[in-house]
Amino acid sequence: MKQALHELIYRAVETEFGADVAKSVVFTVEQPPKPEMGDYATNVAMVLAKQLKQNPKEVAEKIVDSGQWTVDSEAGHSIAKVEVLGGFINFTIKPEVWFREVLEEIEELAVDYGRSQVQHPEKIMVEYLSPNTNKPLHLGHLRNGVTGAAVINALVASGQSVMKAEIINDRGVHICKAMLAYQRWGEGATPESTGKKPDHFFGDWYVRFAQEAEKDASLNDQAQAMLQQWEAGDPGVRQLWLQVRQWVLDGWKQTEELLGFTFDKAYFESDVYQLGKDIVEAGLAKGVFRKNEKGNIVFDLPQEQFGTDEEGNAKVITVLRADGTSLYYTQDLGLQTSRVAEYHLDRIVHVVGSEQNFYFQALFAMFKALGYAWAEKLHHLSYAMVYLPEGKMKSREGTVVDADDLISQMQEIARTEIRSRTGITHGTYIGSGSASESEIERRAQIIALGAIKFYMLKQKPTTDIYFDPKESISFEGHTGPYCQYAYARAKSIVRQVDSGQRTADSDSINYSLLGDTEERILLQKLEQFPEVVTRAAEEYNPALVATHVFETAQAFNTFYTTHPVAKAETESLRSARLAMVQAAARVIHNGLAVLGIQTLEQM
RNA sequence: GCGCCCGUAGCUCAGUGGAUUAGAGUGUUUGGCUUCGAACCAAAAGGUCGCAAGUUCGAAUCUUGCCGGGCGUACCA
Repeated sequence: MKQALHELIYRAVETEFGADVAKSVVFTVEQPPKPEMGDYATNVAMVLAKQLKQNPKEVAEKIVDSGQWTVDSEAGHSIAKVEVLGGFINFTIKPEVWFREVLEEIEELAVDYGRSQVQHPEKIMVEYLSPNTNKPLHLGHLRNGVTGAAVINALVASGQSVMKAEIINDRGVHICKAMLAYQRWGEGATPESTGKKPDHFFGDWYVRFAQEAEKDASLNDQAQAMLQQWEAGDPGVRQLWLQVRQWVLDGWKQTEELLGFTFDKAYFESDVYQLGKDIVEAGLAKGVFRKNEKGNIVFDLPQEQFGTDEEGNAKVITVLRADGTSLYYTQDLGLQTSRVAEYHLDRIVHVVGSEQNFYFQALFAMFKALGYAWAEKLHHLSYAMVYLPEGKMKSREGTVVDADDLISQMQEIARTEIRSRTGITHGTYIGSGSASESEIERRAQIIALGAIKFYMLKQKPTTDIYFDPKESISFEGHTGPYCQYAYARAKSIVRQVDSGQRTADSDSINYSLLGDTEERILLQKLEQFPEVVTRAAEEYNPALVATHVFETAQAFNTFYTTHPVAKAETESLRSARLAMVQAAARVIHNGLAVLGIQTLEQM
């Protein structure tokens, strides 16, 4: 419809102002802010007025008077009203055309509504989560994982080909610290013998190390010594290292499965940290890098992008130490180039916290300087910090919110909430009153995860989140459960209608019975969904989808409280409204799916 | 010092491809469960869009300067 209108407007401009003007004007067709203004609005007169230096209102009237709206075309026939308001031209579409078009498309595409095709799909690697193997996942990982997973879903839905990767930081002194503490005081205990979740089991030794090191500073040196043994390939250290790494990986796996985080490829730093030296050498030969007075190989950051240091010189980054040992830059220079070569990637997206903005900008600048064509396509999806009341989270200091703990706390609250609703006697509520214990548990889990994920995704990634553990994540208002509830209500209505007389099939639905304000608002939301998903993928911003799903749920709630469905006055009205209900359920479901949130038929 | 991000209602945030009267949630006040499930709906109150200039017929949105907060600032990961 939007496309058809766009063409009609174009032709109107063409007849009124000539082909050259029409070609040069870039205008949009969008929904107006208030439903009573119409179903679509175009800013074409505004844009033209600026170009022609004329009054927008007069330009708008000229376009409207050109009479293109009655021409013999499908779009022309579907327009009920054209009017000028402000500088905008507003269109009202005949409901039997508009509602049919949107509702039938949703019905037909079902789970695929919201997916788009793209002319030339790109192969994109998205790297996300990327934790350290010395501790369990915490709130920060949750934001990372939930954001990464949602962006992946949006990219896939918008027609791209995505490869999911994580890089596991399994080497370094922090891991040796935890290993040392375990060796020292562990007395051979295992996750099995203690009954602890294995990543928590090992993470506790990391905390223990920090406590002991306060009293005995020499432990830090011992940890360094252990790292050297690891580097040298000491069999005892390596064996222990493999054991504890497996514990942590097994523990994460449980959490990741619960959250729906999956990966096509896992990179271990222990495997890749030696990469990149050849790239550095080649860069040195090309003059992109240079050797400084200490013998380090360095890169001068372009001043126009990075500014200067205190003395007004270009900022300098070391990419390889004089003794030939690697840095993170070395590793990434190697890892990214080998990934692109191996999988023929068009793009790599790194989901990493904003504290590493500088790092990635510098890294990308190096790839550009080295002349890689794909350097322009690298993207750092930077998300802001999660803060607690006492400030930034620090694992060492124990000021973290553990992911598993948070999930089980929320699940407990959800469980209590479900049980508290069993006493409802009015209406036809058939919720948890008849649900088994395992069913209650399943629902509590889906609701808890929905609440947590939506909470993380409702703000754009660049906004900091301040999380107060004393206040639980809400289930009311702008939340995941609100959207899940709207879906469950929709499904409940569908069940009510189905249990009565069979309704007419979609061919015989009389769409002209629809068109009230509440219905138009809802229909707009349903129609916009696919482009919202596309835009979320383009901008790497899942919050756009979260906002849209919420607004759809809101519009649906308003619709069904004002428009009885099962109890509609006539059979045909019931069928028409039921089509709205089913389409709304579809869009809410598909939207939540992009966010990685499941729906429930009953709550 | 330099780079990036942020500053919108009491609180948490949308809106930042200029465009119709700046929106939502929450909190406060009020109304609604014998009528498809109250995790809901309806209504009220609540805003110098950090400040100041500029561009524009028109700026929360673009430009510049300033103020306040955060993150970072090679030879850590």
